[in-house]
Amino acid sequence: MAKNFATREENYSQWYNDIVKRADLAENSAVRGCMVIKPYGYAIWEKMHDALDAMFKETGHSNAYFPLFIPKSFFSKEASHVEGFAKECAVITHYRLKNDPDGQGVVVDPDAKLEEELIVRPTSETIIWNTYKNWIQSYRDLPILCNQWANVVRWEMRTRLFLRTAEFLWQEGHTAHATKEEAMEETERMLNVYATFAEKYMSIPVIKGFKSPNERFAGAIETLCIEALMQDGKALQAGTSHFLGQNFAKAFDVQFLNKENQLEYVWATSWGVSTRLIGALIMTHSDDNGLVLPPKLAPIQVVIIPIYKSEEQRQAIGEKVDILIKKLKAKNISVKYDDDDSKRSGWKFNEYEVKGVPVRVAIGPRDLENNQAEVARRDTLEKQTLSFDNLDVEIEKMLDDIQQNLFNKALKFREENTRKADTWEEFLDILDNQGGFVAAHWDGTPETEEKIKEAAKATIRCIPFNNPLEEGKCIFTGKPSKQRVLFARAY
RNA sequence: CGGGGUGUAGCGCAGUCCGGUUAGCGCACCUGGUUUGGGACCAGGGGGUCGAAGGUUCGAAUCCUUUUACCCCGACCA
Repeated sequence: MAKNFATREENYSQWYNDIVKRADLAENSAVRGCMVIKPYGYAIWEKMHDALDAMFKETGHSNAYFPLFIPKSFFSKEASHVEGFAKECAVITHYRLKNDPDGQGVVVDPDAKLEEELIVRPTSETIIWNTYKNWIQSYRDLPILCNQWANVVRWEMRTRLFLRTAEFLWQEGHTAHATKEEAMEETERMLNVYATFAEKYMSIPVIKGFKSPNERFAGAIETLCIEALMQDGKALQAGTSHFLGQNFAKAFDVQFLNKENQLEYVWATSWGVSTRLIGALIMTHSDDNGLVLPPKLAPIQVVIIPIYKSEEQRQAIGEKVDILIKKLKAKNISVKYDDDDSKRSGWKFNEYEVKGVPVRVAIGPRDLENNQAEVARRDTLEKQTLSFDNLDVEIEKMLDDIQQNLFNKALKFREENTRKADTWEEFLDILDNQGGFVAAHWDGTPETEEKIKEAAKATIRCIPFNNPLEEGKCIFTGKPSKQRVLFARAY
């Protein structure tokens, strides 16, 4: 947990940007609102990609790829969907440039206007359901369980690296089912995949729940989500899984013949997570020394730094280290030996700390003599001297321990920052002075939710699964309520 | 789109109010040397149309006009 984060809230975004920059993860690009993901940042995304992709395949999904461009007419077939995304779409109107007849450079060729504008996908439901229509005739064609790894564009007014960029990378799963029950099971299954990924790989505890109608995905009947709490006390939606009912099937006329030879509309789900998860990773674990990565997502899990004065020492260390590297690799631990002579060891210590490498091993002449090494862990910044002989075993244990420790710390933080509020004053006081999740009664109406959002800048993050029922009064209207819901200010 | 702020070397900044030597500092970079267990030190060196355009002036980074880009805070949103 970042030290003194409470007093730093107003410049938390500065702190965040600083981590992104110092750890060399990403930078703003020449195109407003778009982000350049640098090699180290992308390496983290690749780790996420690989882990998620494996989980998708385990649950029976296949990858496919659909077009970047969506004809405008497709996009407007589902009314609430278009309403949700219309305000942030990039639109292609022309397909050709020409030399500027009046000067230098190029201009859009007015003769090359498209008959129908194309939308750069903000999400792919429409183009995919237009495609599924051709894939589905019979119940035997179902289910379709596809995922695509892609970029999407949402023309946001204000952007932040990883958390909200005009273009971002994500995966979007789109499934088609013969029955409502099956689709609902799928929606829940994939939310569980996300929750498992967040907790086991990212070491981020998440709350699984239902979105309120206001926060639901445009076009969904039900949106399930995982919500995480960041170190500055704001919530972050880390992933969503939508039960789309038959909305898109009806909009795109996707029907199948069931066993009784009757036509039925297909049931749908969609689910996605994005590069935003990297933002979650940063804001959950990092400290004032820089990024902190959970071992399972660290591109480099162990860095080995030699400390030497002479070339002989350097060689001797190199030979010793080779043994360790082989052992670690045999355990599938990614290890980097940094014997770059142009950097001093102290510089390297800082460099890898800022980049969040979980375990650092330093070996110098002193260690060679005693058959030992200095091992430092990033999460606690503790250093200890260990025997060289079973160092690989110790490191393996330490990596597991770091993975678990990060989760425990984040869970403790979330628990300490989840509070109940029974009055409006209490509600505001917690939001203003402490942050975090606030469990409070709500009368269940979208109108009240909207008013609370306006008055307190807080939204209902979710209605947790298995939420205990409890009689109470809405903190805003005083009307009766059957359960508390989780509010927070959010990213 | 509203409210603030900033554009000066690769990066971070000072200088601008009150115009005046050859535009400066830290980091980074290059050369040589000494160093190397937590971002080394010394010496020397390279790198700038001061965001852009126009104006005022003997003289503009500095004053005036216009313009543009980016950042932060809102509205929008994963």
